[in-house]
Amino acid sequence: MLDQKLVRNELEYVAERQRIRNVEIDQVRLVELEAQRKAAQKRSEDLQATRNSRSKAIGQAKAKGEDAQPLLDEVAQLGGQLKEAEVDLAGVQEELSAIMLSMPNLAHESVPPGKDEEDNIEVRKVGEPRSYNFEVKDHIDLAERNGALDFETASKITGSRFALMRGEIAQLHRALIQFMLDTHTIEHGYTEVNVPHVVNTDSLKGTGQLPKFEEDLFKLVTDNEAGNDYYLIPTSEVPVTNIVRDSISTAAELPLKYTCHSVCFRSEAGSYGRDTRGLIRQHQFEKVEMVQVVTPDQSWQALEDMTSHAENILKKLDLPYRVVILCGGDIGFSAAKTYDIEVWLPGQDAYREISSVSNCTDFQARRMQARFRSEASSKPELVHTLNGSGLAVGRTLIAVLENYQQADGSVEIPDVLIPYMRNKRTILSP
RNA sequence: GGAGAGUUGGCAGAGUGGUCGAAUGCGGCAGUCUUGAAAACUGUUGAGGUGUUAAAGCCUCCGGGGGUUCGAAUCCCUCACUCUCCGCCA
Repeated sequence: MLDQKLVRNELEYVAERQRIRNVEIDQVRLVELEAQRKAAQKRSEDLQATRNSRSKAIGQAKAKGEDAQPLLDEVAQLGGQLKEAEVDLAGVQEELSAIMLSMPNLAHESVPPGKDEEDNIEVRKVGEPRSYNFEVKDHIDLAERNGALDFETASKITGSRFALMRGEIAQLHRALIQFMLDTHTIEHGYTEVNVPHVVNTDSLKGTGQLPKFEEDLFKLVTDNEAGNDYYLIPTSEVPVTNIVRDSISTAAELPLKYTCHSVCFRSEAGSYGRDTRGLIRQHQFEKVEMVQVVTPDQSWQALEDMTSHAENILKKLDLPYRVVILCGGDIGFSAAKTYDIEVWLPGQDAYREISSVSNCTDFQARRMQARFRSEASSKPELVHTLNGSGLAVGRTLIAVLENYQQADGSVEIPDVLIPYMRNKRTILSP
C-alpha cells in the first residue's frame, strides 16, 4: 500500500509515476472521496467528543450525588446521530481503502517504460551457450524415457500441469534444493527457515496477493469464518515475509535474511495454452526463496546483493544466463524494481525466467505494519522488504538437463552437484 | 473431538462499569555521582489519526467482530489464537 498522505498531497505525482506501469488513477474520484472522508470523520469525531465529555460529566454528577437526569436528557439524541455518522464514515473509508489496496507500488526512477516483457532491458549476459555437434533435445525428450519424468501418470493422479519424477530425476531435483540452501546459508549469510504452506488472508494481504489476485491462488474449502480463509502459498515469499507482520524490530536485528525451500501452488488462471509442454509452468513447483527485511537506506544495495546471490547459483552450476530489468508494464504489483534472471535453455533456444528479485520498499511493510525502531526514543519506522528466487528448482532442473545433455541422451552432473548425487557423474544413461 | 484457563504498551504483569491510555517491574533514553564504566539515585518513555509555524486540543486503539449502556479493558454474544488435562493420531 502507498502512503495515504503521499496519495492525498502529491496525487498528480503518484498518477504520473503509475503511468509508467500503464495504470491510470481516477484522480477525480479520489479527490472527491477524500473530501467526503474528511467531512464524515470530522462530524463523527465531534459527536464522539461531545458524548465523551457529557458521559464524564454524568459520572462526576453521580459521584457527587447530584441529579444526573438533566444531563441524561441532553445526550438522548446523541446515540442515533453518532451511529449515523459512523456508518457514513465507514462507507467512504471502505471505498477509499479498496482503491488504496489495489493500487500498485510506485516504480523506481530506474524502471524503464514499456508494455510487456518485450520491453525489458538486458543488464548483463553471463556465460556462453554451449554448441552441440548433435541435435539438442528438450528436457521432456531427455527425461520422459524410462518414466523419469512422467506427466501422464501425474495427470491421472491429479490433472494437467502436474508432474511426477522418478529415480535419478527426483534425486537431481532434491540435490538442487540442498545445494541452493547450503550456498545461501553458508556463503551468503541467510538463515534457513521452514514455514507453513497454507496461509490466511491477512498474510496474503500483507504481501499483496490479496485482494487483487485471488484468482491466481488455490483456496482451501474450510468452515472458517468469512474473510479468514486458507490458501495454498503461491511462493514462500508470503509466509516468510509475514514473519515480521505486526512487529517492531530493533535496528540491531536488521537486516533479516531468510532462505526457504517450499512447494508453490499457482492456479495459472489466464495462462491457458502457454508453456503447456513440460515442467516450465506447473500448478505445483518447488522454489528456494530469499527474503530480506532491511532498513530503508539499505534496500537498493540489498536488491543488488540478492540478485548476485541468485546469479551465484547459476555461476556455480555453470549455466549461461542474462539479467534483465523489468519494464513498467511487466513489473509486479508490490515491487518498486525487479530484476529477472533468465537461464539459457537449448531445448527452447531461448533465455527463460528462472529467478525474479524485487525490492518492495515499504509497500508490503505498510500493509503488514512491519516496523523497526532506530533508537528507543524515536518513532517506529517502516522496514523495507525484498524477495527473490534463488532459484526456481524445476526450471533449474530443466536447465541442467538441457545444457548438460550428451549425444547419447544422457546428462552429465555439474561438478558442484556431484557430492549431492552420491558422487554420480552421469544420469539417464541409455 | 471433549473439559478448563487465558489473550492488556518494546517485554513481563496489575486492573473496582465512570479523572484508565491504563498501576508496577524490566528494557530504552536523559541526567546526578565517577578519570571512565558499572552500581545506585532522579527524571522520562505506547501506537495511529486529526490539527498547528510549533504546541495545545480532539478522536481511535486493552486478540478480531458484534451487542448492552449516557459511559466498556471491565458485562453479554461470537470468532480466532495460546496454555493445561483427556481422547485420537504421523
